[in-house]
Amino acid sequence: MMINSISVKDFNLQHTLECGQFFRFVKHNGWYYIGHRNKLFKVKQKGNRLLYSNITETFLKRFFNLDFDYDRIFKKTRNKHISKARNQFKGLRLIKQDPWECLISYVCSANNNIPKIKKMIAQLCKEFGRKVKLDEVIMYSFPAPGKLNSKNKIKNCVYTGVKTKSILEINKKMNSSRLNQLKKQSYQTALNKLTQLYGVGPKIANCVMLFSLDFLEAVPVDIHMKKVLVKKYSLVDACDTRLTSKAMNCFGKYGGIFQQYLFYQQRIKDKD
DNA sequence: TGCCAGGTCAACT
DNA sequence: AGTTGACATGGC
Repeated sequence: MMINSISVKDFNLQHTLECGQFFRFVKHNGWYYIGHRNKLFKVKQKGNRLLYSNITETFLKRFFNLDFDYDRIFKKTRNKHISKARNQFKGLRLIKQDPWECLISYVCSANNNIPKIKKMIAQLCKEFGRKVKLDEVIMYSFPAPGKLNSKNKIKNCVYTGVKTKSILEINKKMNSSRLNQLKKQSYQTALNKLTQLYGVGPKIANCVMLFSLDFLEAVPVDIHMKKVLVKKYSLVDACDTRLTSKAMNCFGKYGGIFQQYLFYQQRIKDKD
């Protein structure tokens, strides 16, 4: 298989993949093998070169958001916590995920840790997707909208009845084109439509909007971000929706990007 | 053993 | 409108 490469700047592959935004990848022989929709490709970073195989350069640039100017965004904020997190994880970029895959993935994320989220998604792909192979690595394509229609099989993958119900309902009511239409709506409209889905609250909706629908102002507030908001910004609220609004007011137009740096920093801190 | 994880919903007051 | 408990599992 042919290996290609491009020059990258302000990009760190490890931070980008391991910061907790994205779940379908494995490390093998120094490469990251990445599954997305029906694709399986591999990438590896050597300094300012990004090596890749089994995808086009166009796809790679779009997926890793490589043409987006992060310096410009971070220059606008004088917040010391954000600047510090940026220095610590320079090169972390938000991945442009497929909206359908992102929505189902984050429904799995509720009240779970990241290794288990990865496992549940991998099980859904194995049960409902098609086998794809690259080198010695075998993965499975992400089940297309409409395919997630067997209650028992879903439950074997995600364990809980609540998540099974949620995935069944989303599979029936939602699809890629409806999700893509939300990109044109206002933040509030898109949020309302997503949170109408069973199992999708403000946190998951903000993840889907930030990671797949281009709402860079969306700030998902989970357990880690709550700690950050209290300790560093003195923001507290018993109501998640109000706390999210406060955080978004505080962080501004690109708040979701800043959030990802702060989230990763806090998550690493909690581990040790 | 007990607590927690990229939360959400239903059932209370 | 605000608060509380259930949810299934694995890792520490």
